[in-house]
Amino acid sequence: MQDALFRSEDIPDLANARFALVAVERGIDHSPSAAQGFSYRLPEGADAAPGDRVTVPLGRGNTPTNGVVLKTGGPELLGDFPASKAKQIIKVERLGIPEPVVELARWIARYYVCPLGMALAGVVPAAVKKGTGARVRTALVRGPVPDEMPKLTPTAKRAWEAVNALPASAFPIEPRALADRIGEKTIASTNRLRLAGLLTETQIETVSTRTSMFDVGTANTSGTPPAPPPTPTDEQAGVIGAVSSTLGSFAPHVLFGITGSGKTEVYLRLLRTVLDEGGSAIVLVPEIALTPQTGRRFSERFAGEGVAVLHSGLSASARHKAWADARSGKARIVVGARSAVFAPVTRLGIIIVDEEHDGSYKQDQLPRYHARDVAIKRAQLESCPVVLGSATPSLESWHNATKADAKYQLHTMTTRPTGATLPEVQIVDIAAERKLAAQRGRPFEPGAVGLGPTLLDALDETLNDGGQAVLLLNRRGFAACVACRSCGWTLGCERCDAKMVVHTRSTKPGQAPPRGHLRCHHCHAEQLAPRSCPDCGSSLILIGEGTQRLEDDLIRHLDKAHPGLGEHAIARADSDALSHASHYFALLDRFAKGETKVLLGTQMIAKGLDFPNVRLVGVINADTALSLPDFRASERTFQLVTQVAGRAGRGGFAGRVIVQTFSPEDPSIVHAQRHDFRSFASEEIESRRAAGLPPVSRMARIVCRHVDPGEAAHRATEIARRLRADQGVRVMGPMPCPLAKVNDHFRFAVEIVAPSAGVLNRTLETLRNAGVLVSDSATAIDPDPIALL
DNA sequence: AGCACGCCGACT
DNA sequence: GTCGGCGTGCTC
Repeated sequence: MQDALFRSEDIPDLANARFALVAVERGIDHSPSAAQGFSYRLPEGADAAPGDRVTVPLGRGNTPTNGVVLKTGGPELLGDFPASKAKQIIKVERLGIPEPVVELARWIARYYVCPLGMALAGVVPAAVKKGTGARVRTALVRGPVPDEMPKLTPTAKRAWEAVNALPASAFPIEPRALADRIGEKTIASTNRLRLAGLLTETQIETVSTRTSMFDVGTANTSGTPPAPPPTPTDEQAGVIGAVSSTLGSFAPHVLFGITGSGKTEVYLRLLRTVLDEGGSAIVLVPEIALTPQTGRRFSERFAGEGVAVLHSGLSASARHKAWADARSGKARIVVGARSAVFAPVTRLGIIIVDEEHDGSYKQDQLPRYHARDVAIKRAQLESCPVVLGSATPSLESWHNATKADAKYQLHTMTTRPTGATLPEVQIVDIAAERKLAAQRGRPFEPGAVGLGPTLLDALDETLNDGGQAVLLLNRRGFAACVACRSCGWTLGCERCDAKMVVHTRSTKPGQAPPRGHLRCHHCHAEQLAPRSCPDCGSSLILIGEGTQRLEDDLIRHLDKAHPGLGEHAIARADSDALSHASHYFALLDRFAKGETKVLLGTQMIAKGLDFPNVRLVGVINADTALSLPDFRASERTFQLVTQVAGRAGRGGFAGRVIVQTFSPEDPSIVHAQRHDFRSFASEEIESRRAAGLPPVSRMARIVCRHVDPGEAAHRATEIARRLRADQGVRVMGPMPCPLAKVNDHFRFAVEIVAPSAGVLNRTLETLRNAGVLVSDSATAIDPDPIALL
């Protein structure tokens, strides 16, 4: 007799049990054609749907592991796996990832060669997984309706009528909120209705957060009433009309609009239409461009209509709340960086990708997705238009919109609504500046470029006129490296194939020069600068310059030439100075008020800033990106110069831009000077075509890393050999990466070039199914790579 | 990512 | 003999 041996709960009724197929958050790579997950038994009475997040026991230790439900069903779900071996789910969180987003994760797992569980893990913000800010509260629901209406006092009766007048969607509701809705001062009457059995208590999970001054999505922090929306120009109206006509179906649009042409107004109008039709929307913005100013523009226009702004300064609970609000439909517009493309909104009406060329849309960890491309896929899955906006479109998007059989619609905006013209851009040859500086008795420091005489004169003039200036130097730290004055020795990082970068706190004039504090930008090792050359004992000099050195230089100049501008006259914006988003926001605030006259920084100041009094933009050294061993060096340089130039002359004052460069003839710089994107793009695409490079072809990059260089090379060689067996793709390498060693790991790359994304993907998939290609800590597979270091 | 299994050398 | 080195492979 079984009953004598087992208690009934030990033998679950497996024939009638329900099961769920779960993709676990582990690097378990099933081939994309296989089941993609493990089956677990659902606890008795528990329910689950695809997209729900679950905790399951995994492995011999039954480690509790997060996962996502892919499918539910009876024992037939298991295939030939014995039902008795299926473990039971520990916990189910309902209202998980919407089904189209699960589908999107499937596509990511396939296209970016990563385990489905990892793709799904990247879709849910960490704050949501941890459940930060979630609280279980008591709430009230109506009913159950009693057979006989209980006797009520006149006040309670009035309250009951008011409760009944509320829509069903208002419930469950917390007692305090219900009292407010029916116009009662206290919860006394709702208590009475509960005791009379007309209302019943239930438990709901809510997410709450303390609002802070940086929660730009929730309030108008400036206190001034929002200005009425401007009337669109003919150009803007044309784009709005063309994109609107594709609402309800999948349609990619490239919006090429010069800096200051009013792209944001186009976005706002399109969002208005989508909201009015009951839809929701996602707006993607590069992380650094998500300032309070940007957030405010969206939340003011749609005040009270649910805008969730996900900027980097948000607390974990605020992130969780934004996600929950989007999931529940309370927030219908989500504005955020890369990962906002996964926002759990339903009835998606449009996706907007602003500054679509921006490299920060590509995630450099698993899953290595590009948010712009994911946005296009999501738009396709949810049948809505997607707008890719930029003043300097990526050559990928431009090619897709201009090639012979273009599937993307191209829209162009060539004027600034304010009537302002694009600023005049002056190219200055650094070699000539150096001579001029020496003649003036203010020679360049060895190894540094600094502000040449032309830029310095323009800065003086701008400051004397009461204007503001933006100075771009795309390099962090004080100096690029330390070098020996006589034998040429330089200090490299012990663990990396890179120089130690000199950092310091900026010093006030008169103080002793700082002793260099050296840092490796790759492994973050730190050490103090040696006092002399270890090889020959000579003294050391600092080579190259970063934002800190430029800041020192500027402080000295302003003290002499423009005394009395105040302690905030100069502000430095780079990731060393701004460890938290709030610092960056405060800095921009001082710049907006005019307290700060000169804003200097890395590329984080090149995008999106809109300050009317900026009359001068200076590029200290336009060549920093140009010399990198990357086929996109020219494209990046053009984008950077054009974008930063666009910060000038946005108000009533004519803007002036001065670009210092060692290569004044380089096409990327000459075309940027003329604001001529079209010529730059067509020339660059032709040279890429000639070289067989993207966007004309598609590329994937595989990097093998290992402490033993021979082993790294061996693994890369094996992968390259297998790839070469596949006809139809061009395989390059293995070759040592430009950064051959990082953190004591040697790196070898194999590059694959295919005529189309389809061919590239089939090749990768074949090798993946054969078990040759696995994404793990030693092998990075990067389809559509954006950086080749 | 754990965690066990297993195939080698050193030692109670 | 057996304890334990970590290399390899599996996890419903």
